[in-house]
Amino acid sequence: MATIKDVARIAGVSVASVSRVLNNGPKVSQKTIANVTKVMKDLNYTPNANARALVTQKSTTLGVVIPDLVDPFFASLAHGVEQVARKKKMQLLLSTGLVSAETEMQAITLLIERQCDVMVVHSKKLSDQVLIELAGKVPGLVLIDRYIEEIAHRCVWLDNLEGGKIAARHLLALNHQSFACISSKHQIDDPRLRIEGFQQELKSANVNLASELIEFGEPTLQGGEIATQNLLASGKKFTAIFVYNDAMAIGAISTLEDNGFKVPSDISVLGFDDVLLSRYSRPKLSTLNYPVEEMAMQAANIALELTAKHAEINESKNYKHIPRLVKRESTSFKPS
Amino acid sequence: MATIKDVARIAGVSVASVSRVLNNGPKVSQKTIANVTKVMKDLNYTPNANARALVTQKSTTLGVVIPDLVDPFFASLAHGVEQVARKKKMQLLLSTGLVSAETEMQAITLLIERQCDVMVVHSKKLSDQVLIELAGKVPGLVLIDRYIEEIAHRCVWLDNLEGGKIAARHLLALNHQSFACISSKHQIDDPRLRIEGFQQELKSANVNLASELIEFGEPTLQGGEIATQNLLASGKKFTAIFVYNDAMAIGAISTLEDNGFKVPSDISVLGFDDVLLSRYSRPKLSTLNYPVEEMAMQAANIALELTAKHAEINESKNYKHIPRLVKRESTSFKPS
DNA sequence: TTGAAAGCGCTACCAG
DNA sequence: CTGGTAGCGCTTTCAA
Repeated sequence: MATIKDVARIAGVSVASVSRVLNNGPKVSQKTIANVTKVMKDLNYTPNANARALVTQKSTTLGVVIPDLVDPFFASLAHGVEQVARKKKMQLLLSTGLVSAETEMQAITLLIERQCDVMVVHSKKLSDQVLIELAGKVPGLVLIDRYIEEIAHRCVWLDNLEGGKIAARHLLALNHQSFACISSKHQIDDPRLRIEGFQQELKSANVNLASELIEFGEPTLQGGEIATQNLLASGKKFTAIFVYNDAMAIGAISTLEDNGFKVPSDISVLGFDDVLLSRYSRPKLSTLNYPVEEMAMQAANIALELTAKHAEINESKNYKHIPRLVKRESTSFKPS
Repeated sequence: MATIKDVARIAGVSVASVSRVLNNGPKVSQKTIANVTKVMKDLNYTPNANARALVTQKSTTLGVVIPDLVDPFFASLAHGVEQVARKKKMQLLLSTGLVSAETEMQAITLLIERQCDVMVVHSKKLSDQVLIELAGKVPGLVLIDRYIEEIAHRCVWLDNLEGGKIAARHLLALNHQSFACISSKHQIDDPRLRIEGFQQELKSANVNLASELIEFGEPTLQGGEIATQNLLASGKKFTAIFVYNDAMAIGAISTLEDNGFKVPSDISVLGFDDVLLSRYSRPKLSTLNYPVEEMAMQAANIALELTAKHAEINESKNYKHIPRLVKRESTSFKPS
């Protein structure tokens, strides 16, 4: 690989000059520019980004920490970050494979070693305390899909509680009276809050949700199928189901129809997330839109601002997002 | 950020010693190790990966170049590469946003600047010639989903022609006689080859496929819907459709059912790719499995081997993959 | 077993 | 407008 020295030598100028044309530096003669540019092309010279980063003390990489790339939800998240990276001419550095607090920590450490000081992190396993410390060390760290009060101005999150309420209001407005829920068995806040919001709103309407009518399962197509079978087996009656996510909801619809129930005429099904899948299912899934991509973009922009020179950091800012109801075909009015 | 010098100074040793314990270097006393390790912890020291890369002349990053992250197909591809990256304790560097030959070139250049010498590239726009040159410059560059004879040992690709044949054989075996095709309007080889293989095999069975029965559209749900409407509007009869990809196939099913046709009893629909979607559709989609993830892992491993010290490069190797028929519910026997 | 020092490729400062 | 040069944080000889 040709280096800056090679270029300088062959062009008959100093490395300083080469560096100047490389960076569109001030005060370089047209002649030098032309000359050096030609030699760079001839030599097929590519500047060494590591060396540049070393001396300038700044990285041109934007880090993302997510559990997984195949989950379309996280793919959208990464995509959001990627879009702002491109706009800022930065490169995406991806850390995935998060299964434990330890691996989440590793992922972040790797980014730090690469001097990546701007990062969007999706962490579910690391404790609040650890994350707060980390935020202290890395000024450009922004959390997504998580809310920690002490660093609220660096959290971009979705109001899951409100999501549950919106779901309940929608179903209630459709005249439904008897409900079931399918939730995720994973020990994170999201499913708990969604159910809680759902129940709160039902209670306001004097409707009760028996705990036997809440099923827990893996947040996948199959998890939804199994949960629905259990619900059906219980013999309890219900005309609407609020489901933890779209994959489970599609599984639920599938099982329901296999058992002779029509969706939505017999039973309405409401999902959560609004991933690509929901537009492809039949009937098309009514769901709550989780604007991940948009949120990811916001998170990336905040991270960028945080590390900007003259950043005015407003600690009172709030980046809460409210899911939006997307009415498609899987929920409908229940005649009395 | 604490540097190696800080650690050395506070630990009362030379930077050389610190470096040695950092790299588990030979001949360091237990005492020094303990001492230095403690200071590193106290100072919250993190080595600078850029500086290391600069002096060792090797990167610990694995590059991936794909058009897009939200397309589940490419997400799987990235996921495959990511898995081998993790195994090798390397970091993923992602370049996306490919819409033209120019941006594809940019993406690759960015990786080179970062001294990333191992990369898996999915390029559709760059010419064979350019890619061959690039391969000459970057020893660890492997192409995926593309075949170029001159660098065949660095291409991991799918036999689309054979895929079309397999599709035809499957449908023929189910007793179908009259066919339609839905293809992608994009000017790349894949759709052309799939149709060609399909037609070749039909011809062997003395079945003709009228060109009016081949519709082209965007490779999306909607593209599939529109193409199917056109097919239906033509008034031509057919009992089976071979579709370019799963998204289009699901769109086709949707339109077919909206028009009173049952899938598969009236019309069989066969997709291509076997993305997540296909398992979630109703009826579940019969399709041809495109083992992207596996292929991506293979590509990454080849790239790694290519750059290994004592690599024995066998230029006669062939990395062709054959799609595998996945029989689900959208294709069925056609009674005579 | 340790330390001193050269230098990786580049930027940025200071002279001229 | 240009060149010389220090030094970014680290690894790696070479001597001690």
